[in-house]
Amino acid sequence: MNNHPEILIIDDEPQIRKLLDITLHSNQYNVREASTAREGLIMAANHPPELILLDIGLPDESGHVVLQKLREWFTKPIIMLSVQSGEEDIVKALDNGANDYLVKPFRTGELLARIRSVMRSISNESENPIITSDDIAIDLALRTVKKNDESVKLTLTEYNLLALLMKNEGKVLTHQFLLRAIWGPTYVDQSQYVRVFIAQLRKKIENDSNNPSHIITESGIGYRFV
Amino acid sequence: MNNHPEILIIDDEPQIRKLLDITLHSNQYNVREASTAREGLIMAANHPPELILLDIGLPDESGHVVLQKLREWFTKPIIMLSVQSGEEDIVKALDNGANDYLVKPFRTGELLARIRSVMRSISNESENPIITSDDIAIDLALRTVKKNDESVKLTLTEYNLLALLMKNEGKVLTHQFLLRAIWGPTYVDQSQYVRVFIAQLRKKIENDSNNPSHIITESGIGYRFV
DNA sequence: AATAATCTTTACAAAATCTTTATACTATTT
DNA sequence: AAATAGTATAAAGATTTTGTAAAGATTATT
Repeated sequence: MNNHPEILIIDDEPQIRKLLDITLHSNQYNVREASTAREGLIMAANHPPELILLDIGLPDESGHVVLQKLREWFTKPIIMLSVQSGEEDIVKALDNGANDYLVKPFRTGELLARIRSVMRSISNESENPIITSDDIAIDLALRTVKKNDESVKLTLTEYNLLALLMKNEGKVLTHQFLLRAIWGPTYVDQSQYVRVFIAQLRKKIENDSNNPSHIITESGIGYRFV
Repeated sequence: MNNHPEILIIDDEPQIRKLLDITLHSNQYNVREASTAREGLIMAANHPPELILLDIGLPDESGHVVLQKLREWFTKPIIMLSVQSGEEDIVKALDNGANDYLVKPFRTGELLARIRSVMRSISNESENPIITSDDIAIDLALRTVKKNDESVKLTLTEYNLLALLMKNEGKVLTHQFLLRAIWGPTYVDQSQYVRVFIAQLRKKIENDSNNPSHIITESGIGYRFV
């Protein structure tokens, strides 16, 4: 178990995937790989990553189309990779919601820097990546959670759920929203997942989980962190 | 003047500034220009723009240093421009908080696309539509209701009903309208539902529910929020 | 390959909410 | 003023939603 951020690579060239796999792994990212547009879309939907590296020249469908389909629901960063350095391609990708565009062959140091930059700008809390609420504190950069200064061990899914709730403190997040963001759009009717993980989170961070003071149930709607 | 987003250019080359000025102006941006690090920092501080285009090769001080100084307080996007295409420069800039890095000479179309991309990812400013009426306030984004700054817990249907009434403050909403909007078109003859929930709402938000001051009955017609 | 950790699924209990009923009250009309 | 129509409210009953434990399945770690 580790809860490093997960990156999905959608690229058909095995040697590029290999290179990215090694580079990203050695920089504390978990990596998943897809070699076709179809496979990439399925993997993203079933297990949304923190960031997607998307090649434009895919065998079954253009990366531009994949980008558009992803952007119907996927809000986290997408960086395009392509051998095409034509302005038209770049402008199109950026205007369709890509966060950055790198021309192959790229330098791995630059890729890593652009990944960091784009992740930082999304979770915009560039100044303060720590959200504190009463006795609970979450460090979005280190991906750690503390309760009364004692570190709390959370699983990846528990962490993702808590982070999402705390980033939206005070706001009701619907079951649908939580499911789509954490499990992917194909899970939107699995409300039971949310219940199970909310219960586990409460056991770990609430003082009295029968009478929660942080994670509040809004019956018929969802949950709210206060 | 106008309310187009303002971009500050910090670059010592007059011909680049001229090019950027024309390009940006014709794309609905307001432009301010500085030709030195010193001037740029002063202009940014006196009149913070929506975005900064920052050259690395400035005469008085390196753009890297300017970037670091800006990032002590400036949270909006900064795009670096440079003739340097070395990886070290790019990584350094991105890790110091630049949102993007473009190598000169750049194509104006790509620059504009990157400006749009970077502004999009930053500007998720959530506007909170809050409706206030005397001692009652409803926050439609957070889905919360407060009475004299104390939060009031409402059920799903109670909340929907109150939100609808408050969105139409002063207007009489008929039973039919309320039933159709909240319960659906098949419930339009269940006026009793409305009465039950209006009574519950009054208990929760009126000071004297026997003498309601917010939810007013219009006998034979419906209800009105004042 | 074995073990541990985590996620998914199932089943049921508990709580919250909604619907219905009954009855008292108020406003409007005759 | 009496009759009628419309309204208010509590409370019981029905339904939906939520909480929890635990078994089974999958995935990661050793």
